[in-house]
Amino acid sequence: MKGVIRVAEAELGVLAPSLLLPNRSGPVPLWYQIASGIIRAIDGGELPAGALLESERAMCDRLGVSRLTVRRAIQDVVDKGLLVRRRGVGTRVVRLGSGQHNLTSLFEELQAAGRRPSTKVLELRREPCGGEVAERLGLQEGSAVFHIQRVRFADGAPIGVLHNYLPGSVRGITLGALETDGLYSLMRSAGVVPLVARQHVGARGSTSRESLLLAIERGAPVLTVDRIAFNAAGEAIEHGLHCYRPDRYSLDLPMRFEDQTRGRIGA
Amino acid sequence: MKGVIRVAEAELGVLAPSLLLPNRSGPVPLWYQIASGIIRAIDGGELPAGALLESERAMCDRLGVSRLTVRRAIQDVVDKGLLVRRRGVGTRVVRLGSGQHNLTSLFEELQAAGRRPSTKVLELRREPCGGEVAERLGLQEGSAVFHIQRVRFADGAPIGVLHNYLPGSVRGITLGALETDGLYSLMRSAGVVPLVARQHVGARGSTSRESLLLAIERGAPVLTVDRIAFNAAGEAIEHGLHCYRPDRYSLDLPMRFEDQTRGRIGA
DNA sequence: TAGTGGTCTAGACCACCTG
DNA sequence: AGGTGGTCTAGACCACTAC
Repeated sequence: MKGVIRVAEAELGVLAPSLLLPNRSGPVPLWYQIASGIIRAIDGGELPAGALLESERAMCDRLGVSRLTVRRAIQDVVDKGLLVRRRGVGTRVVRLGSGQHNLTSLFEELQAAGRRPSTKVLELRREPCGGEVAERLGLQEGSAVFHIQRVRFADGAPIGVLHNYLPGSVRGITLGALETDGLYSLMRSAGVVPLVARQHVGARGSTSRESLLLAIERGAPVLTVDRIAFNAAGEAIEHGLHCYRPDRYSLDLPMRFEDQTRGRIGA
Repeated sequence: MKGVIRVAEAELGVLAPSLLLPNRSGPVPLWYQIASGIIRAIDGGELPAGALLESERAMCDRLGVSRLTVRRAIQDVVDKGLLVRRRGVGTRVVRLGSGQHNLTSLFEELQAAGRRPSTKVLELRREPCGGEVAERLGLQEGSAVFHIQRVRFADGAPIGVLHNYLPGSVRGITLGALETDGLYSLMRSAGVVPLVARQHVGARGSTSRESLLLAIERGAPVLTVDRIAFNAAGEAIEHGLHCYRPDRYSLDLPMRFEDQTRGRIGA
């Protein structure tokens, strides 16, 4: 019986999701509206696992946009790991197992599944920075940095311990603001705009302080994220050192395999 | 003195990297050749930290390619976390601290820094799959799967324990082949082409078997990667369950911050 | 052979930032 | 005002896959 289902899925015909026609007056890019529509169609079951999407040219005609716009939209969904494309074949919806959650945003998965997020600020002060932090931020050792330490909760249960360091001082970052808004949102409000970040993900045993805050045994494994964010001037504007309880937090990272056409880089 | 250096860096003029003119006859896309040239210029110091790149239009004229091609090339480097772009401002090289390594590919960092990688195959056989693996691969429990267990070394020191499961059978995957080539390269040779993958990264304590293989204490923290790869039909074709010694292996994941223009998705 | 996605062009208008 | 990146168009040719 289940074998039959597999065959039936494999022979799903071409499907054209009922994408709402894009709104050209607003500030939202066409490709983004189309990508959102495709994701909605997948999440809502209109595009079931294994379905063959209509061709790019067909979608262009139907929506009245250029092919590049459609391609950018589809590319966005491919990068999220929901679609698969192959030249000469077409575009299909990935067949996720039953247990998989379809779409998890990288850092906001606390809000998902109705888990109520909250934040407790443990520390918020200017201090001279140590050598490690100075090197990461491109400062001299001992320069003044803003140091923030928070604990993140979901439904009252501790998820992670977050340390953040900002060079100099940033207005508008107060204890109360940090307990309702995200750090990046506050930084943006203060005119400090993060554009790209370099991140390292690893693991280690918890320190005794962390074990107390996270309610785990000392030395129990934690997932670590080490991040440096940069502004438009290319300067490091934030350094994050976070650790998470691995039973309550993990990272989702979709991946595209490189094309094999470019084995050799042209002279 | 160092303050002076900072100012000098901030006032670096526009720089045009000496990109080799692209080769249009080969199979390598123009945008890929240009992106490689930019990365080479950054790694080689020709584009120092904080340098302002020439404008997209200037680069178009200089290289004789269209603007979209240049944009795609630059986008690629931005996605690797080496450049920062902002409308009305320009494109700059990120200022990495002295200790940072400039560029690390996600899974091949074993080769970097002259560390000699090797692989030992512990298991390679067909077996009926358990419920967990069946669910991930979209199979019925008990279906035959190819199970591969390997240990990865760098300079003779164990790095990680890798379990992989392939549905059915795949020709050409032998013990000898696995010790010299990567699994994905062998799969591709057998006509099984991975296109996208969903991955989960987490942490846990090592099992007793893992602790023996990795030469760590039992229960010591390991970094885990749980992956499912998909082919053009949208079918799961591989499931990986890996764990790594966190002192010898970590993941690098550059990140772009979302534009804030698209807060609301157009109706 | 017909259809697919992958690449590329030569324009255009816009929002944004700096002078 | 002039320059920057962000978006979009309407074409074109190519490589690949299936039939």
